Amino acid sequence: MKKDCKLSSVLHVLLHMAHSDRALTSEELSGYLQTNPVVVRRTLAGLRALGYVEAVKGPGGGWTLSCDLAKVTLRDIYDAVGAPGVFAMGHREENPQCLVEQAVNEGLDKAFQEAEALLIGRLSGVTLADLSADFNRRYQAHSRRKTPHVH
Amino acid sequence: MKKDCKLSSVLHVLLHMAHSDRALTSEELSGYLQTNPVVVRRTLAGLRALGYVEAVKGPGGGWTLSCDLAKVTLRDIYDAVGAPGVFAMGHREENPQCLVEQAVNEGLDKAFQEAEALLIGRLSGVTLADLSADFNRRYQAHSRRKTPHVH
DNA sequence: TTTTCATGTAACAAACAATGATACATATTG
DNA sequence: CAATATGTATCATTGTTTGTTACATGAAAA
Repeated sequence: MKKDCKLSSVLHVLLHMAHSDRALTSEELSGYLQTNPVVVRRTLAGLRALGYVEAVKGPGGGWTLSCDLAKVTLRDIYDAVGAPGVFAMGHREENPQCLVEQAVNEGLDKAFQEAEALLIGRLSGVTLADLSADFNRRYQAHSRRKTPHVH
Repeated sequence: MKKDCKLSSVLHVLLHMAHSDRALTSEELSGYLQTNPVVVRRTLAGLRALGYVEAVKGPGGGWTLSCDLAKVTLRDIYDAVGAPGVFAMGHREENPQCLVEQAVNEGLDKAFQEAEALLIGRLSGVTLADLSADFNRRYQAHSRRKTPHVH
């Protein structure tokens, strides 16, 4: 798997949950992500704390959605996974004494802040329901050609 | 130092070179970045290959700029340092079989691509000369208040 | 020409972060 | 009480980045 795909991974399992009529175990979800059940629990722990998903223990237990897909945006999930730094590159220092570095930081900051704002804005405009609908379209197009096969 | 600050680091040393009337050694430059001379050479090697800087060996040698500050943009330098992935997060897979993941990827891609395009556009609009001018303003404002002190 | 200073680069070490794995406690079902 | 599943701490593994050492090369100056 590639680096730092938490947002992508979380969305992935959320959609799987959205299209399941029963709770899915960490074991099953980890299969979708080709990872480890514990990693799934760790990753979803934050979303649970925020009320986006629920986990129930014991036989028949597992993870289910507990939010309205139409009301949750990608930005919400982005925040929920810890709003990791958007950019791969950053500053050397936040408040440098060196005037040269101050000039560099200011020059870069403008560009990066604008780009981040745009990104957040776009993420705010897409709901989980949108993704779900997109999946449905793909699924139907796919079924027409071949035998259904999600994974 | 923070992670992946190559762009920031490179701009920093380029500006120092711009405001120096002699060649600066890797040793000196590494002092500005609080790092190791070898790291500086490694980092600047790419810029040298592209003709933005020159290095001369031997006594009195070191690094000098060999480009027109007004004609080189931050985007050029960004490309020169390897155009690293802009974003800290990415996809799990580029061409997933899983329809759910396809839907997720498409949803995220739009937002990320737009943000990247904006960022590149902004970087293209700022030249090294702009940064240099910004430094000069800071330097003069600073001199008015205190005794000059760059580092 | 020999010494000195500087880059060029390979090879290796250290530090760090992300991920994976193990172990065990807890809760729930039947 | 047995089976199943999450919760979580702890430790191992992996990979990337950064730092270090070592040595070759080239240029200037004595």
